[in-house]
Amino acid sequence: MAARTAATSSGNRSTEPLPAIDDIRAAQDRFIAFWGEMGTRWGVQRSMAEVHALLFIAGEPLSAEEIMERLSISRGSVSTTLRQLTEWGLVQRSRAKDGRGRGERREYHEAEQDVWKLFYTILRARKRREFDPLIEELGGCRVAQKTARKNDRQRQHDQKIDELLELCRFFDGLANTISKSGKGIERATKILAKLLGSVS
Amino acid sequence: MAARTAATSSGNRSTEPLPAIDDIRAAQDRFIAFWGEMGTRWGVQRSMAEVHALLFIAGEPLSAEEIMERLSISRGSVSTTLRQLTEWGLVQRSRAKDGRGRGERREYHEAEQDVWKLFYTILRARKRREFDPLIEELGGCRVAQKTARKNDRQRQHDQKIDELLELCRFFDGLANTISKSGKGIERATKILAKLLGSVS
DNA sequence: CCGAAGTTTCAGAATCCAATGAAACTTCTG
DNA sequence: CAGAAGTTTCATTGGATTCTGAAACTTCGG
Repeated sequence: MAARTAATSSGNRSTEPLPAIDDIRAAQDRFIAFWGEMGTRWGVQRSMAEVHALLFIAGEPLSAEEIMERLSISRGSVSTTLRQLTEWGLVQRSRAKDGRGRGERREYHEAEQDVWKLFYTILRARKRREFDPLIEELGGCRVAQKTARKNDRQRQHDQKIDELLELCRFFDGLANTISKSGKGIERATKILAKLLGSVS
Repeated sequence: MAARTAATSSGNRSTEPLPAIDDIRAAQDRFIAFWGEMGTRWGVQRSMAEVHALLFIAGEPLSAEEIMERLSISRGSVSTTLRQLTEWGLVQRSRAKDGRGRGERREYHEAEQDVWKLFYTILRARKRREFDPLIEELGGCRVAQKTARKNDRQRQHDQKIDELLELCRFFDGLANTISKSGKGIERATKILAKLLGSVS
């Protein structure tokens, strides 16, 4: 929305004939809207997803103000959102960039561009939020200690909880293994795929 | 809440000394509350997660009314929720059960008890909702056809989209492979884990 | 075919959650 | 060190979403 002269946020200084800046903006907008929509389904606030989408697709550092105007969301939102994205490791502050920002002290924000890192970061964040609590709290849903004497119904109950716990622990271990395989997530996962192909 | 004589919903007919029915109810309540809480983080309505939790942990078919009273949620909620759970394949209608329900035509609802199936069903549902759209719509976020002539910025843009698409397709393929390995999800995943262990 | 028991629907109420934006705060430049 | 530019915070607002519950509908036994 916030219609602005397209050139401002591109930093193009007669680099190209800039015939199709609007095409790019349109495509960016589509991507931003789509990513924002997906965000809501992924349990991420729309505005946060949008800011990330913008930074990712722009591929260059932007200031809070530029983000604010481009997405027409409030200062507060942008600030909160940027902090969170930074905490997640998806966005980095990057002072000065390109020709601009000489005398400025404005802070710029730049999104991780490696899609594998992006994917992995998201996965880790979701695991922390949606999975780890399972392991942490499920135990408290048992009737009694493992060793205690129980009647049939109690045993049944605890068995179900234990089955869930076992399942969770298994996937937790799997996730940890993958995450420990360092930068080789991609490699590991591809090997994994190959293996699966041969199993089926 | 909705305090009711504990015996009613258990169908126990002098089977056991029933000394600790309340313990079980308490544990069930903990589990239900917890599962409901997790549900909200998983993008599932609290009441839906609670109904599922109850049916799962109870391990026996319950009628809509029993669910309603036990969880003290409204008729409408229970109905909607059961329908959805049934669509997802997590709950089955099961007419009559045990000694009761002879002359009745009340419908009973029973939750899938196999935790692996449970897990897999959830995963599939989430994939449909959170992942498949990515592959479907991401292409529309490109600037132009792959073959079209582009300037640098356009090429950059489309390359990012394509990288995302590739990543998504990869995981989609992975998921499909796993899902096609029939009932052997558990087996496949465990093999996979072993493999990863040896890779790291 | 009638009455009873159960289920579903849907408009409105209540709740929850994210976005706003002005004010407070921080940090840099001159 | 003062002033300016930028960033963060937080009470309030607004929007969206879920839950309710009475009424309509369906199905079964007699």
